[in-house]
This record gives sequence, C-alpha cells and structure tokens, in this order.
Amino acid sequence: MDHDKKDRLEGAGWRVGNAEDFLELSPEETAFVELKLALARFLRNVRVQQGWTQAQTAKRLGSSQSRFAKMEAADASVSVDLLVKSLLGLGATREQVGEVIARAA
Amino acid sequence: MDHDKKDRLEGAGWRVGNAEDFLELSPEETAFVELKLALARFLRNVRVQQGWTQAQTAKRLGSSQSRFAKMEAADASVSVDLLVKSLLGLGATREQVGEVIARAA
DNA sequence: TTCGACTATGTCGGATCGGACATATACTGC
DNA sequence: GCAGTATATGTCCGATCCGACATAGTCGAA
Repeated sequence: MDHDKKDRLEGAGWRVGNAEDFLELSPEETAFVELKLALARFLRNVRVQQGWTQAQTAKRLGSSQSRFAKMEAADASVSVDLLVKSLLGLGATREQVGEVIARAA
Repeated sequence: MDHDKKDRLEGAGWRVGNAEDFLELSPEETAFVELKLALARFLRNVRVQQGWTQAQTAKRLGSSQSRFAKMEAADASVSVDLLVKSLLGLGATREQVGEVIARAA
C-alpha cells in the first residue's frame, strides 16, 4: 500500500496494519501464516503459469475445485501438508518449496 | 553404508536401497517424506543443541513427550504442520525452516 | 442483459491428526 | 544385578482436515 492511500484511510478513522497487529498473533503464529500464504501464492503461480483452471488442476491432484480454491486462498481449513503435497504433485521440487518458504514475502 | 557391508547383505539375498525403492514410492511421495525427515532431524538438532530433554521441550510447546518423540521420528501420525509449528515455537525462523527443506539431505 | 466459464464460499460425513496415558526399551551410575 | 532418567511405541478419543456437493459471485463475449 502506498503512503497516500494509507494516509487517506487512517485519516478516515481506519487503522492500517498487518494480520499480526489486527489479530494480535504471536511472532511464531505470524511466521506460520506467512509461510502458508507464501505456499498458497506459489501454488497459484504454478497453476497460472501452466494456463490451467482450478478444476483441471484439482482433478490432476485427485481433489476438487472448491478445495483447490481454498488452497490458493490459504484457507484455515487447509494444512501445510496439503499445500506441499499439491506443489510436489504439480512438479515443484523440494528445493523450490524450501526457497519459497525461506524467501517469499 | 560401506560397500563391504552392502555386498555381504546382497550376497545373503538382501536388496539394499532407499525407502523409495523398497516401498515403491512415487517421486513426489519420496520428496515429501524426505522433507518430513529433514524437518524432524532439524527439530532434534535444535533440542539437543539447547541441552533439553524431549519432555522439557514438549512441555514448552504444550505437547507431550510421546508426541515429541514421534515428531523427531517423523512418525506417520505427525504432520508437517506440527513439525513447522514446533520449530517456530522453539525459536527457529521461517528462513531456517525453508533452508532445511530446500537443502537438507 | 443473458450466457458460459471460472472462481469463491458454506457445509457435511468420513478420514486423519494430536495430546494424553500406559508401557516398553535404552542407557548410565551404583 | 537394580534404580533412575531418557527415549520409543501402542492406543484412545476429541479435534481438525479433506473431498465432495451445492451455490454464490465475477468477468467477458455475443
């Protein structure tokens, strides 16, 4: 978010921050959700890169469109296990998964 | 395993290989178990490095000695979620977790 | 605007996971 | 040997997860 928008929102009575501030997460909880978000974004990248729909990709993985949508949304009902297994199932390597976890915003 | 021992075993009718060969895992299944094993080893390293027992460490994490033993053993009943949460709970960073996943044998 | 393709969200039943307890095994000093 | 400490293994049941279905929302083309 740019400073202009942030200032406008805060001027209007909003507080602008991240999930940690808003939900008062502990540092390790924050790290965990960031890790999940990074994997979810990577999963979407992989799919879009290949020009696939959620339904196609889900079928490939033996899952459903709705669950795959939740994976990409890093829904609370989605485990890191599922994200990692899905990425590996789509051809990502262990090295790539690790890199994404280590370095993604 | 050294070649001598391998030869002796194979001479006696054993096949010597890795989990992938023995259980006939697919490449992504193999990558997944290796990833879990890497996290489990790292968890043990962190604990031993601090000079803690399993019981002490488990208590810190709000878990039990028996479950922590299974974490370190990468037991089938242990999820990657639990391993990652435990590592973060013991002070490991997201970057370290990613590195371990990407680079550990 | 209506249609069609794609994505998002809510829910449910069966499957898996996790803390806890009991118990077994391993190792060390006596 | 035995006792004490640490780790490993088996099991149970409540909690969470996952595929599936239904349905709602989004977007672009005709």
